[in-house]
Amino acid sequence: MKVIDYKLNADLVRINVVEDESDLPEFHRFVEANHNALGFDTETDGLSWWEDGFRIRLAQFGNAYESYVLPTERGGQFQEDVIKAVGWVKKLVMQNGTYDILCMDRVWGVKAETVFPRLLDSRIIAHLVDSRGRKDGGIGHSLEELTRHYLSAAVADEVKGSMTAIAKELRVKKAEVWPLIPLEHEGFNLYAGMDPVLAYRLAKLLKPKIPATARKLLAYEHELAAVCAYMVRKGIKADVPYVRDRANELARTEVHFKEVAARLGLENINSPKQVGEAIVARGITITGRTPTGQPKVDDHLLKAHIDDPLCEAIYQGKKAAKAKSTWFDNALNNRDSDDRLHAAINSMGARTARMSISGAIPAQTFPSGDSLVRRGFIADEGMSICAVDYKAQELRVLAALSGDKAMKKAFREGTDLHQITADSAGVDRSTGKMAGFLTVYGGGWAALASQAGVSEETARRAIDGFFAAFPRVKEYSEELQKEARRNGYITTITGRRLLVDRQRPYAALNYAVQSASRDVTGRAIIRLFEAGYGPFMLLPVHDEVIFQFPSEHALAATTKAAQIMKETMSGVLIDTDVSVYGKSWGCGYMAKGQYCDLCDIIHQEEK
DNA sequence: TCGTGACGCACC
DNA sequence: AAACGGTGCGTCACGA
Repeated sequence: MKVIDYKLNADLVRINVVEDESDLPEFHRFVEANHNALGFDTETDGLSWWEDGFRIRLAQFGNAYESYVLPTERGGQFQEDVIKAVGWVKKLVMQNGTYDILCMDRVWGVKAETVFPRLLDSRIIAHLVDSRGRKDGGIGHSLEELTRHYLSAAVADEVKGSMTAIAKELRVKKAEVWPLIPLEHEGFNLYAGMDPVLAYRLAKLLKPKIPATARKLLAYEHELAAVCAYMVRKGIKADVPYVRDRANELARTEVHFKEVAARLGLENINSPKQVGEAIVARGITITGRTPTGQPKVDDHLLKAHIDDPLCEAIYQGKKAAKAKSTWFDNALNNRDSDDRLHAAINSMGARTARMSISGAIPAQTFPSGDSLVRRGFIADEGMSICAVDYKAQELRVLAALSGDKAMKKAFREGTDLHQITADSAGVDRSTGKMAGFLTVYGGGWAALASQAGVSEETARRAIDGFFAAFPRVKEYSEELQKEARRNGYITTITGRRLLVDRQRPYAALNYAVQSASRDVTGRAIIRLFEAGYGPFMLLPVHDEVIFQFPSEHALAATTKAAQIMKETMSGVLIDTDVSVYGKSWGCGYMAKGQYCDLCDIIHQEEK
C-alpha cells in the first residue's frame, strides 16, 4: 500500500493506493466500515466509453477523510473486488455518475440498472442549489468549479493543475494523457484519490442547501438521469454507407467553392476578417456590427448578395464544411463496433434544467427542414423509427402557468392561436406567430422587427396585439419579474429555484416556461419508463421523444406512448402528436414525392 | 502548444 | 417603456 497524505484546508486526507493483492484486505475493511455511503469515481482511457478496448484504469472509493485507489486496469482480483464493492455499498456518491456507470456497464458488464438506484450525484445536487453555469454568474457544476467555491480554491488549483503538469511531463496533450499515464504515477494517484473525497464532501455540504421547494426534485432528477443513460447506452444505429456518401459529397462541394473563392482572391472562407475585407473589396457595404464592433459577416448578409459569385462561394463552402464536420464526420468517427452512435445526454444541461444532447448525436442541431442528417440514423432490424412530440409545448405551458383565459380557450377549442394574435394586431399570421414566440423568449418589438423583417410600427402593433389578446400573459410576466427583483430568483411550478440576473428580469418568463416545459417532458420520460417503454426509447429532444418499435406494431405503440406523455396542467391539455417515420429517422422529414431507398416508397406527405 | 473568447449557425 | 430565453460545436485569433 502506498499512502499519500494530503491537506484539505485544516483536514488531513489519507489516500491509500492499492499496489498488490496483499493490500486488498485493508480495502475490504474500509468498505465494510463505510458501507452505508461512499464516494466513488473512476479514471478511464478517455471519454469514448463505447470503443472496443476502452479501459477503466483506476477505481476510487472514499469518504470525507480517506480514500482507496485500485488499479482495475490490471484486472483480476482488483477489478473483481471493485465490482463487489460497487454492488455492496448502499449509497454511491459520484460527480456525474452517469459517465462512470456507463463505463462500468460497457467495460465490466455491471448493469447500470443495479447502480443507478443507489446513486447520489453531487452534480445533480449542485444544479438544484444553483442552476447557473460559471459564465452565467453562478458557481458552475464541474468538480473543479464546485471544489473551488465550496471546499478549497487551493485544492481545485492543485487537482486541476496536477494533470496539466503530468501531461507536460509526459510531453503529450492534456486530452491524451489518460491512456498513457502509468498507473502508479503519484500525481495521478493523488488526483484520482481526491475525486471521491471531494464528491462525498460536496454532496454532504450541498444537500442541505437545496431549497425546500426543490427537495422533492432530487429523486426525480436521479430517475431521469438513469433513464437518459439507458437511452445513451443503447445508442442509435448509423447507416454508414449513407453517412459516408454524404460526407464525400460535402467534401467535394467544399473543395469546389473554396477553389471559386480562391480564384476570386479569398484565401480562407472561414476567417471572418478575411471574408469581411474581401466582400468590401467587391463594393458591398457591411452595415451590421458584432457586439465587439467588428463588421458583421453572417448568413443574412451573404444571402442578401447571393448573386455575387464570391458571396455564394463563401456561403455554400462554409455550409458544406460545417455540415460535414459537425454531423457526418462526427458520426463516422464516433461509431462503436456495431456502427451505433451514443449521444451524451446532460439531463440537467441548461440553467432551466432543460436537457442538452451532444457528442456523437448532437440532436439539438439537426436540420429540421429536411432528411439530410436524420436519414443517417436507422432503426434496428424489423423496427421503425417513431416519435411523439408535444404540440406547441411552450405556449401550452404558458397558457397553463399564466392562466390566460383566451389562450386556454384557444387550446381547448383548437383555434389558431397565432391567427388570434394576427387579428388582434392587424398583422399577418406569420408576424403574429413570431410575436408569440418572441414574447416567450422575453423579446420586444425591436427584436421582432429585425427578425420578421417588418417595420418597427408593425412590430409594435404585433406585440401589443399579442398582449391585448392574451392579457394575463403580460400580468404573469410582471408578477414573475417582481418576484425575481424581490428575491433574486423565481420558483417554478415544480419547485425549482431559478436565479434571475438583476439586469435581465424580463428573462424570468422564459425561465418559468422553459423549465416547466422541460419538466413536462421529464415526467413523461419517467412515466414511459415505468410503463415498460424503456427498451424502445432512443432519445429525448426537448419537446419530443424518439422511439423504435417493431414495425408491425409501430402505430399502436407510438399512439399508446403519446397517451402516456400527455398531461393536463392547470386545466390545459399538454397535447401530443404521433409520428411513425419508417426505417430511418429521416423518413419523417422527406419532401413530398421524394423516394426513400430504405423503405422503398415515395413519400406522400410533407412534414 | 494549449486554452479561451468571439463569432456564427444548427436547433427548441 | 423596453428588454431575444436556452443549448453545442467549429473555426479563427490571440495571449499565456
